[in-house]
Amino acid sequence: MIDPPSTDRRRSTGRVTLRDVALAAGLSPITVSRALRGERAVAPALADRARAAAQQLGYVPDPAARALASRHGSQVLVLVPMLSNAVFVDVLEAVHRSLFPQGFHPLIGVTHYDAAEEELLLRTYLPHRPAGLLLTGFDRSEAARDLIQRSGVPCVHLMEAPTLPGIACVGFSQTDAAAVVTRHLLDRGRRRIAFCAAQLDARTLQRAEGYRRCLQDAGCHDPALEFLCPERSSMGLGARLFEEVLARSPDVDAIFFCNDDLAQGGLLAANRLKVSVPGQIAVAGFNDLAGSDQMVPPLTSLRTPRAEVGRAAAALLLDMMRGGSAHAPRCVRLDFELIVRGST
Amino acid sequence: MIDPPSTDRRRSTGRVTLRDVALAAGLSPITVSRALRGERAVAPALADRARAAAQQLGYVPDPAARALASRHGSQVLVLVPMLSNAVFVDVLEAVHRSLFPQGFHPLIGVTHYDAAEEELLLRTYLPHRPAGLLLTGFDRSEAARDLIQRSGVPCVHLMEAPTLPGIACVGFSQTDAAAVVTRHLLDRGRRRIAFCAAQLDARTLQRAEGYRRCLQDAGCHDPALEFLCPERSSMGLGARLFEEVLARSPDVDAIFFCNDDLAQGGLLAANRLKVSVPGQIAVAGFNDLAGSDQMVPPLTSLRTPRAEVGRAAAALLLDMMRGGSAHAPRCVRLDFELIVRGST
DNA sequence: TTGTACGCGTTATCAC
DNA sequence: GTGATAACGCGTACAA
Repeated sequence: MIDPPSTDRRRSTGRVTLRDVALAAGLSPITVSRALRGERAVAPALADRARAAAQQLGYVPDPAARALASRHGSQVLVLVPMLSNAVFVDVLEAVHRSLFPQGFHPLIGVTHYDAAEEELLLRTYLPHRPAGLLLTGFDRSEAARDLIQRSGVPCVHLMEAPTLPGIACVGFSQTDAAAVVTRHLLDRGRRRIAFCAAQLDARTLQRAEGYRRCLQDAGCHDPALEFLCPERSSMGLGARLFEEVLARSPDVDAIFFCNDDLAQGGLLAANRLKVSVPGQIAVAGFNDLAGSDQMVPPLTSLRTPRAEVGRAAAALLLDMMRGGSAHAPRCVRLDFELIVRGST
Repeated sequence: MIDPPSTDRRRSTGRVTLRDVALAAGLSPITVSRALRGERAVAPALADRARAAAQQLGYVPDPAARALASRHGSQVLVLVPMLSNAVFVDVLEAVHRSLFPQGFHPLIGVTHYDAAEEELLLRTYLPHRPAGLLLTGFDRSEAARDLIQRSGVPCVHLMEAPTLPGIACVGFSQTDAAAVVTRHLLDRGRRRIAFCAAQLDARTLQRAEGYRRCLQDAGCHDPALEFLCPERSSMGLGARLFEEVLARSPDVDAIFFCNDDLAQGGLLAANRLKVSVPGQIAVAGFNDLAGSDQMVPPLTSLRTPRAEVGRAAAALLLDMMRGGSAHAPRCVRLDFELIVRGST
């Protein structure tokens, strides 16, 4: 009857550790660690032995221990404004697809377009030592910027594409994109073009700016035709805005909705009111969301490169996470595409 | 000039640690730890001193160290099939709202309705020592079940509500819900009622079952009117299904779509084809998603308690995570509500 | 190239 | 009720 010595204070979780693998392989733990992480400077033969033993014992590295010992963990904090906006779901999907196979795990946070919430999320998750940061846009609190800066965690900004020195971003020009839509309506012979927007976040306002400039250049901008509404975007709101535009400016011959959900709602309102589209009023949306091609008539929209944004941002971040500061932050500006359909 | 001794191999990250707080407060680290976690058995006076010092120094606990030293971390792994399905976005939102203020952090994983993907996610994230698990439904691989079981992590299942001993779940009866919709169509005098479904995951099939039983009970079930399609759900597919139903069974007088996106697509197809709804064909959906109230005519649908599911599941999980095995797993069955609108 | 020694920041265990 | 000690599992630093 050999009792374990009372000095045995182990509180092992029972899981297989690096030490177990090392023992089995007749190597030191550190060598196994190096081998398993694919570090150079390990003799192929030893590396094989290490891998074999790990495989055999079903060894799985402990992320917590890893995060504690090294400077950071495997998670990449991804902050988006809202999951009910399909745009960000597409971005997240692409981010996951790029990051996960490389051993990085997206940690999704939702800010609800609220700087204070974003700051709280950063305050909460930065201590988790994420390996990287993926943030939407540039519109955040000073404190948040500070937290990010001082954390030293590599960070890529999504959805916009200004050229800022020392800052990494992947996106497109919201302003130019909106101008393209507006230009299209002008090309269709429309002159009384209304702009309807909700949410009024930074990117929405950039779109408003694109619309405005384009019409000013054409000499037919009328501030009375801008309908900016701080409520959150929805089909219901789109319908209400459509009716409001009609009531306030009966001579309007086109409406540019800043997002497809609004536009779809607008189109349905037109159906209800028996307003002919595009006969009386042309309707254009933005983002080319699901269902826009099914509307009656099908909705003209601007397809934004969401998946590409996610992919490119992940690639850029991977570079930065691995290359240390070697890889300078870049700014990637992607293209978009106008999808012309029956509504214009 | 006092150089640090060369034996000082510290590689501190510069962050404020428990030791720093303890030093400042004139206490031992463990006492500070206990105080900050609100453990009993700490003299109020000391606890105050500890909190004050922590506050002063801006101490933030390190989740990695915490996860390593204790049995698990602060994250709760939440696995949902798809973010493009608004249902799960609502669930996630409610889960976050309930968990986050309690110091638990949702870690979102997307399975794409794929058992293998779910298994991979579990294999990847379980080693992160999540404090709890929130999984969608019961339809998973044997290996996944095993991983969950052996991890010992408290787990609550979402969206369904079978009574299984020793298993926790929060949901509603998909079968009953679908039967309610079908019953409604019968009550409206319809007899040739088609059922259109996509995705064909477990819950969709449960809805099909509810539809079937209800019609069988009424003596007017016709297997030829079940249109089950494995593709993923979308408005476009709903439109195609609508046309297919019309082509194959021109005498159909109602269609029950298993999800609102399909139903919305169906309604738009009806518009295009000038098929009168509900004159010729009544249309009902499921889930009461955004926009269904905006359709022309507005879509009758069944409002499912997504937010409540998220809330209740989080509450139940919190119980389990805190109470240890004291709190027995329960099964919470929630109500749903039929929303009757113009389409029926 | 490999291994030794130790630190990462916290909590569990046990003695006082 | 409080604190010393060790352990959690791994990676960094440096020596050999």
